[in-house]
Amino acid sequence: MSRRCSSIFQKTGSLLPIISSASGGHLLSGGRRPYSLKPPGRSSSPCFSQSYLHISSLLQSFVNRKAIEPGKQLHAHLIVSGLGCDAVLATKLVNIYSVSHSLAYAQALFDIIPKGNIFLWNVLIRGYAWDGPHERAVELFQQMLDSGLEPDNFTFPFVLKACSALSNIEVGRCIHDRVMRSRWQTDVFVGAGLIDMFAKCGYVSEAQEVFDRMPARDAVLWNSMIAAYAHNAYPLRALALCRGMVFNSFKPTEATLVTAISASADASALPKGREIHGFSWRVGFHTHDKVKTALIDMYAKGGWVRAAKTLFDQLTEKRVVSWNAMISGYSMHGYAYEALELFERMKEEGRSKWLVPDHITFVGVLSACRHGGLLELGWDLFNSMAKDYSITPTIQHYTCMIDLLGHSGSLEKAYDLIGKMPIRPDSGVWGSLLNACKIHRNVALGEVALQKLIELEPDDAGNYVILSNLYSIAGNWEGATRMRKMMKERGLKKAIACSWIEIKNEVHTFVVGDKSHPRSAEIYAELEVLEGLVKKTGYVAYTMPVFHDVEDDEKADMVRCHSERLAIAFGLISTPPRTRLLVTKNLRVCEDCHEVIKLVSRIVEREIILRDVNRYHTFREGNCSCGDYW
DNA sequence: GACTTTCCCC
Repeated sequence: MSRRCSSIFQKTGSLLPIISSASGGHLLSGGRRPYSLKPPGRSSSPCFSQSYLHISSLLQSFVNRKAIEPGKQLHAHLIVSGLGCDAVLATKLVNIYSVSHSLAYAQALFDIIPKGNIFLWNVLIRGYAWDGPHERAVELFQQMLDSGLEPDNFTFPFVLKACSALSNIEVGRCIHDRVMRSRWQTDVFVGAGLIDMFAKCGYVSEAQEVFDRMPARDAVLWNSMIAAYAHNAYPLRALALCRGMVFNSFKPTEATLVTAISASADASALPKGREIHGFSWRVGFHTHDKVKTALIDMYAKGGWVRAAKTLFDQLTEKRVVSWNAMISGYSMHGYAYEALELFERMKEEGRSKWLVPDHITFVGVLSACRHGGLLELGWDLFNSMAKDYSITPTIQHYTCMIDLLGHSGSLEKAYDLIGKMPIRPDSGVWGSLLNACKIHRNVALGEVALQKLIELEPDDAGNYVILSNLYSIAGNWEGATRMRKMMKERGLKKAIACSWIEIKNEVHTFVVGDKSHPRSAEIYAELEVLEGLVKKTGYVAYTMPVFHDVEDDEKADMVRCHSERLAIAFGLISTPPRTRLLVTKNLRVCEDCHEVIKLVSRIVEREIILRDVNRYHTFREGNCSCGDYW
């Protein structure tokens, strides 16, 4: 059968117009209604009936194998034989097109066949939920309701996935209501879909309500709820839920571990992550590449790049995700050379394995260039994305480039690039420009950037502070005062800076001038000692009376008790000599602290890793891995 | 007939 098809239809690339224009209807013998072709001959010719069944099962095998080309050939054959619109066969064809990401074909065929079957709708909704445009999935769902069909336990998960992708809570809520009125409210697939939808829209408590209401749960449902917390910045609740899962006699799955590990990476709650790493050995998941990839990310984010690399080398199969995790791991630490070298290796090793860098790989390498100040290489990579890999740059890639150009002092070029962007620039883009303006003291462009930022996020105090500082640095006190006044009028307060450090499985948090820690007296004594030693090196504190963008230090002497210094001092007095310290800060590190920490690293002979909002700084022997470029 | 969760970027 298939051989005969292929001999008749060697080239089926132009099938689409045939489907959509005539659908083969004109090929049917005159007068017969195209849709009335029941599985023909079931009663008439046994031979025909047999071949009909054969075609049907052949189509099913194409679905399973996602065999689009044979599917197209058979479709063409069916059109010629007058079976192009047979409801059963056409539904299978729509399914083939849908699973093989050829939605244009699926839609064209869908449009001309009878639509009484829920399966047919589901398959097409699934196609749009997977490949987009996601709005189409929602539209189809609506059309389906309008046509009088009731959604089933497959329809809901599909359309909910589309809502998740769109972060469309309004539609999500409507669907939720409909589920509650249907008999599928206790279905675990529908439940998991609802949890995921609420979580991706940012409504964790509603996700939790869905979870609580489920009369019977399965592992996937638990995993969905764990992921809901993990993705909404509640890593500790995610981890607590993992324990709850085990407590309720559910065996953790690979997804449980992967989610839990990535939750630990976000909290930089490395001790928890290490526990889970140990746990993965006990349950036998440590050999799984996905678990390893999550661990690579976790260790890299926790400052243990070498541990991450060891795991990376152990992978049985390096997928794009694994390469990406390691490349970004290097990049965020400022190891631009290692990141780029790995990228070269990825391209080389990938050649024989169908492994191609994706848009995230490019975010990784471009931010490596950004942290390393490699302007020319950055441009080359940016240009090669579209040219050699057919990847359309996203806002993230543009942000990297604007940051890179801005940092290097090419402010006008950065501004030009913003103007040329085919995507609407967001606050990240303008924020990068504003920051670059501050570094290079460009007041005029800084004002432009702030104006845009105010339009986009009027309530973000940080932007006003940066411009205020820029004014101060440029000696424009009037401008600085105006910014402060503007903030006051709008009731905006700067974010409170805080830093935290983990000592012996416990996380200690400090804010500026913090005296609440039980060992506060010792911490301040240590700071004083350090200050004396730092001064001996000839260092003079940076006491320019600026309205600091990172902490509330209107009094210059407040700089000495910035949160990161308190955390470091505490780390020094609570750990044995030469122990590496890892401090995390919620904002950017200030110039003065950066300078002082470099000196401290030499004086106390310690490696100090400071993770700020943007990147990692590894201070060692008086230097920082960022090369003072951040 | 098919479906829900997980790792890489922001």
